[in-house]
Amino acid sequence: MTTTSPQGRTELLRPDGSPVRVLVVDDEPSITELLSMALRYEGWQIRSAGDGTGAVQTAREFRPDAVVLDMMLPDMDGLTVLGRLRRELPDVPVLFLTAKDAVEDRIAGLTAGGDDYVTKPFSLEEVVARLRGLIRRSGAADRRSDSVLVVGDLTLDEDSHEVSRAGEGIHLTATEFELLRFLMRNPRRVLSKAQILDRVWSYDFGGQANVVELYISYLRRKIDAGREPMIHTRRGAGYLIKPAAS
Amino acid sequence: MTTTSPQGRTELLRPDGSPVRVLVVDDEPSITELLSMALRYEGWQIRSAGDGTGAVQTAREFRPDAVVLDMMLPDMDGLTVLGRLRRELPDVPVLFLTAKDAVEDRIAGLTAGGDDYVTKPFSLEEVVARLRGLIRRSGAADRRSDSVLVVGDLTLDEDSHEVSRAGEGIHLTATEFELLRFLMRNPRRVLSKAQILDRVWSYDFGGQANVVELYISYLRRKIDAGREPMIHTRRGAGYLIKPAAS
DNA sequence: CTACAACCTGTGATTTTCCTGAGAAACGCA
DNA sequence: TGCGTTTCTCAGGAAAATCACAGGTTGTAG
Repeated sequence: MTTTSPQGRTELLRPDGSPVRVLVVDDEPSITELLSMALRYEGWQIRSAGDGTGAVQTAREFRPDAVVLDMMLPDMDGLTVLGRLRRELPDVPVLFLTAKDAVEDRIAGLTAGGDDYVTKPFSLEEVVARLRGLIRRSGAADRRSDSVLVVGDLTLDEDSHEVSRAGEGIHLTATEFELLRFLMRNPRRVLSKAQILDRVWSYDFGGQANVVELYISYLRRKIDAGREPMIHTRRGAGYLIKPAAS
Repeated sequence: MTTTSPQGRTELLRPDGSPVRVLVVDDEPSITELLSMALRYEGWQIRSAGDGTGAVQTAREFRPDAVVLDMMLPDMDGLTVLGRLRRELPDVPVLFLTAKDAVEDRIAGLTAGGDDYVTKPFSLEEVVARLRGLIRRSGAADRRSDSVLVVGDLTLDEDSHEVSRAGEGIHLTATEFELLRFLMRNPRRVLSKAQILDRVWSYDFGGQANVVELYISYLRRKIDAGREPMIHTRRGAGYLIKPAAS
């Protein structure tokens, strides 16, 4: 089931209307903090654990709809944790967190069962998007929820990564796509450059804050070119997207 | 009976609409785990057993529509297990798992009865495809479900392994065929290189991830050569296939 | 009206990602 | 066993994406 919050955000709900529950497992408190805040902001209920033992215990009583699991835990191997989690919750989808270079060599089968992974350092939008996808496909959320965002005559498909305005297909790069997704998930709402940087770029991004301006510029060229603009600047506050009409 | 899931995937169902039931028997927990995950993702109901005794017991009460059976079990010979299974479930199709160098004459004899086998290490796509075939032919699922995948003017027959585009036959190697099948079972959906590797290559593949790029390249040469391309790269995300039209 | 801050965007360097040719190794089959 | 086919590694090159920098433009406070 999906519902639309007063701010215009669309959020996932379980079939009975209660909020989605997510368990976050990582040994670095800064990471669990970061993720917990971001996921709570989605309207989800979050619990966290710092090791495998805690993860299995918490899973048993919390019964989450999805798990975010760091592959590198102090007390046990990632796959061992996975096995024990599966014994408790056979159908729960898992989003693995893994180091960039670890994904190259050894861990096969991460996506075999419909699970997914992101590499550290990740962007919050990426984690949220993948979690939404996992939850949607697992059937924990209502099936009517689909993967297409619509604002005015602009549509963005999270599965096929296709974007079109007024029926015309538009090619976006990965970063442009994530930025647009973030804007479209918060239509008519002003998002500050800091917010955008925090959500769309990886948490360790150390560059200049004006990349946001740059990418807004790119997006405008592709989305608004020769049309009624949908992306607007609120000087001193940030940016927002809204249907061209109003 | 077949139905189309929210993801656009087509899944097998029994005539009464309930999910297909599959029993997985292997003594290595990592194998039963991997298979259970992958088969559950097909929308099937899975039980697993680690030895012959457990297999027969579980079969008795679970009454699966198909069985995946490792021929090398700790407590009894594969043929013995098969015999006892047959006593419980005379008509259930069995997919044998066997080591590559195992005596294939015995297996060959067994598969005459409509059963099938794959050698370890297998790819998940291969197991799923063969299971689908077995279930379809056994009549446990609706017969109308056929074995031909179609995307645009491209068709792939899972039974005869024939592929053609715009009526013109195309010869593919085994790996190319499995890759194309995976793409075609998920049309218009971006599949990451990791996903492709996990499903199409054997679970013990330890090589470079760029084999995927290589085989995509091979496929393009055969499928898209001189035509409107159907296989598309989403840089930084993966690949997808879709009809040439859109 | 002016001056400043905020924002926009062209240019190009750097990095990342992807494609594909060549050849080695493994495989299948006669 | 020998030969053709298939699979895969390696590496060079092409293409695309990302980002810093800097000069230009616009909005706004005073």
